[in-house]
Amino acid sequence: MIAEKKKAFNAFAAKKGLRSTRQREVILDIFLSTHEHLSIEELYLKVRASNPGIGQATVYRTLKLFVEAGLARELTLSDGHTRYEHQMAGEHHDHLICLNCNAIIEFEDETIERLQKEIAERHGFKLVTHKMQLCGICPSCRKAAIEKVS
Amino acid sequence: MIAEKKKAFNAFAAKKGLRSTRQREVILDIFLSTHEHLSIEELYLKVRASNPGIGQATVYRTLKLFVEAGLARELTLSDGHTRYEHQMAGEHHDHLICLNCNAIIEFEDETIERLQKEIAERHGFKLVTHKMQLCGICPSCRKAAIEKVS
DNA sequence: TCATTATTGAAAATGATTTTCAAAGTTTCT
DNA sequence: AGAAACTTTGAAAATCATTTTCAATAATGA
Repeated sequence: MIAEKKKAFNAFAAKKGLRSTRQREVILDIFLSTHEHLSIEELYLKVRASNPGIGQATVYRTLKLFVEAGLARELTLSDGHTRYEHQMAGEHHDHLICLNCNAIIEFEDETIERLQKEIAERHGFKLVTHKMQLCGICPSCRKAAIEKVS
Repeated sequence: MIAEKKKAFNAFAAKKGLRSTRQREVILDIFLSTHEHLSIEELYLKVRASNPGIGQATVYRTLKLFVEAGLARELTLSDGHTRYEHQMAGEHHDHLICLNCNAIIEFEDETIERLQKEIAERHGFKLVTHKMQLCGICPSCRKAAIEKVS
């Protein structure tokens, strides 16, 4: 799966006439090796740990490329830190976010997707994408809150 | 409806021990007199047009108060400009956004709301709120695109 | 009115992201 | 391989929305 994505990025790079550099390889490897929703800051720290020479600007630039290439998706939470998550062609998921501890859980729901498409069509829109975040309190924060009270 | 909202804000202000100032009244009047999804910048310009003395910081501060009071809702699009829209207690709507001209259309869908609640419950979350944006191409931009081709 | 406390405007600070620019690296052409 | 042509990079500076600071001003309650 990782090899697939690397190939996808290389294909994208070739089509765009991008050059292949050590920095981009390192950042791609590290990005693909994670399965969390990492912020640029976190990603940059991980990158710097093994490759002290690589600068933030490069990490910013490279992640934008990943998005363009369809490997990554930007996730804008309200904490002011843009996060990046893996994105596979065609696939698609939404998020359940804990307002207390910021835990992020992914989910998919076909019925909602279908309804969204219908709503768009009803308004004459051609649906391209969507963002859906359900915000609430996760099980462990609920439990903690209950314990605090009793 | 406007009078209602003013009353709601005054009640909130009283409960919070906020003082009533000319600035807040002006900003509330102007906010309530619009029905678009205005950015702070736009709102500030409108405010300044009739009341040149009022500063941006005050507009920022006051809109946060409106959100806290439940009169307004923050809408974060990807253009980096926070927008504010009217919010009535209990009511709730989502957005259909044109990726081309940034037009915003509001909609509600009970079925989706119910499904969202179910999804949250299935994961043990207590659902507090949600954000849903359907992004696509609006009817007039679609038409324009077709005309351009032919 | 006076004392207390909140609010304001202007300017400075913040902080994430982007841009600039000279140096270094990659690719292409011969 | 060598050289021209063009990209990419890192560091620092710039940007830009938003927040904070702070001294001055205004609202409130006694």
